[in-house]
Amino acid sequence: MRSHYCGEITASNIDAEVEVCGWVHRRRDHGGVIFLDIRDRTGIVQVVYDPDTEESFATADRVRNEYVLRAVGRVRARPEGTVNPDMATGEIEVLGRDLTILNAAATPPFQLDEYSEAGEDVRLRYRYMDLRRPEMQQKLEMRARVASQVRSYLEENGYWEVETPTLSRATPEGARDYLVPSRTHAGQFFALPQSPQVYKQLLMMSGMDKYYQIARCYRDEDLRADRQPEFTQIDIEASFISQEEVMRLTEGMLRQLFSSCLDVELPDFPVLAYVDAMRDYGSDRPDLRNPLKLVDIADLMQAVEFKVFNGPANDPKGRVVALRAPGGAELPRRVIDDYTEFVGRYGAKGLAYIKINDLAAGVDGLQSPILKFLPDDVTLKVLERVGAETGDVVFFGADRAGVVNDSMGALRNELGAALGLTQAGWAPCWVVDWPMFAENKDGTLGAEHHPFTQPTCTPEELLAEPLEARAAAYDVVLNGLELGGGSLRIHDQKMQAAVFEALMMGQEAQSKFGFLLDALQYGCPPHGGIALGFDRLVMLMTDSQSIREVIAFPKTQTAACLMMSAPSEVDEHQLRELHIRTRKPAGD
RNA sequence: GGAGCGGUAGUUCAGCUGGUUAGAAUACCGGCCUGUCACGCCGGGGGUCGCGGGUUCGAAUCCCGUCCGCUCCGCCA
Repeated sequence: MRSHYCGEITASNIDAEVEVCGWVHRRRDHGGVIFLDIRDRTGIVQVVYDPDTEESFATADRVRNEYVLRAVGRVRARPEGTVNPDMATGEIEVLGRDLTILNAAATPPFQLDEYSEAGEDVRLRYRYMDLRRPEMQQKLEMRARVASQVRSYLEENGYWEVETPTLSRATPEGARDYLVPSRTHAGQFFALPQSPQVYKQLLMMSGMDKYYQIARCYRDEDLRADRQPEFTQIDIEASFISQEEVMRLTEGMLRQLFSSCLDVELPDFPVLAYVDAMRDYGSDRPDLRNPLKLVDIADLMQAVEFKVFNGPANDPKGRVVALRAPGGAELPRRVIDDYTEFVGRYGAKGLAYIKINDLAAGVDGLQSPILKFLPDDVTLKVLERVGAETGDVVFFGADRAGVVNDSMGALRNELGAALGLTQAGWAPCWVVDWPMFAENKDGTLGAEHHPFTQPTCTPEELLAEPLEARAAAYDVVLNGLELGGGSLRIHDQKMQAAVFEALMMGQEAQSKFGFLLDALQYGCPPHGGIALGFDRLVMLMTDSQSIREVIAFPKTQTAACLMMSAPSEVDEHQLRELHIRTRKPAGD
């Protein structure tokens, strides 16, 4: 039916007869000559019809955008002066001899050309049309190439792909589960896995040694630009492996992906301790393209009446930082007000600042609503510590450490972009030495990573001072986005039991993870691994603003599919088989 | 659960300090055109102004509610 793809016809095919199939990208009717731009996934080729071929010319006259055609003709060089340098196939054209309409098409709901600015909701409703756009085809092609490279890299390194179930059991910790009712077990439910974590650990116990999977995962939590209810992980686990070996493997994989798919050589991956990342960037996923750093100044502020920062004075859980923004003295009041509102979203109660109009003039060269609350010597010491120069603005954050880190870390990103300080390019890094636990708002403990992560202390130390415990965990970060995280896992039953105990899920763990505790006593090898967000990775590699752009059929922010109208109601008899009665919405 | 922005022609938007025949561009339809490539020229059709209620002599415009889309906070071991 087809001899060539549209985008693959070149000058070397001149005088050859070709048969191409595809969609009408655009039609230009000049009365006596009709140009059809025919598109397939490889590109676009111009096919010309003139009245010499009477029947085909009449067909070309009837054709409209997005009609599906088969065109037969002879390749020729374009006449002098009609070469199109903006077009990959612009040196040649096909002189149409025959033309078959394989299928007509209704007028598209939105324009598919490169000038289209259709809203995302329309694109999602007609996703099958949206995916015809060359931009989307390139993104999905990149996704396929990256997946292929992942497979070949891991297989070269001795990893086996093993599939794990997507009908699994609900877990007590972590994200909300998607549940699937069981027909054969009345009143019971499967859960879709949030990750293959436990399965891959069991595979290590099974002696698989090196496992990987490009695995679909499900989390029923609210969505974001980089979060979908179902998403794909590159899931890796190996036995008898050290943290450094996992990191080296991962780094090697990312290098190969960027090199082979983007022709980019990634820079070195600096390794940051978690506490250092929080100190310098207020974030556990710092964007190292951005040179700005938070600077602690609590010691300089001891004498200051602290309410100017609306924060606690000498609270050990508090933090006081300065953030210097070069060139920021130019920022108008309105923009600073916007930043104040911006940090407010993270719980900051205000945003103090000092503009340095003339450093040489001392405090007289400064402009700030807070100067009158600060002794001059304190002000000057702070400016010296942050390295302030004329033309800068220095922002201040003082509050509970969590609020300061969240708000000033976010402001750092915002300023880096707004002032053009964040460099283009790629800045990967590792964040290591994570705390094992973090304190929930209600004072209970939660696993910072997950409850199978190997602590670096003994079970006794873990239970004595859980908040001091560190974990053999590591996150890989790229351009401020958490790309993946992993750890060495607990292979000792006593340690696993201690972690469950610290999380105050002793009984629950016994009932829900009893199989894991059982498995641990039958000769579990030391093991560890990592999981990388495949969608996020492809999003970065295609310079997309959202992972929806690299997922063929994504969900909206309310986790719905606009195209199929999923989720949907189901028949009563279907519910009956599943032993389910729906509760009417409240107030009904 | 919360905050912000948006919803007007197929599409992207303007109109929103109340009174217009609800407009532009593009798409679409018809006519003309033998070298265009976002072809051009002429003509034409096309709107429950998201939905429901209220205020008013009068609502796309003001008020209340609600639904949908996006961004963010919470949440996401």
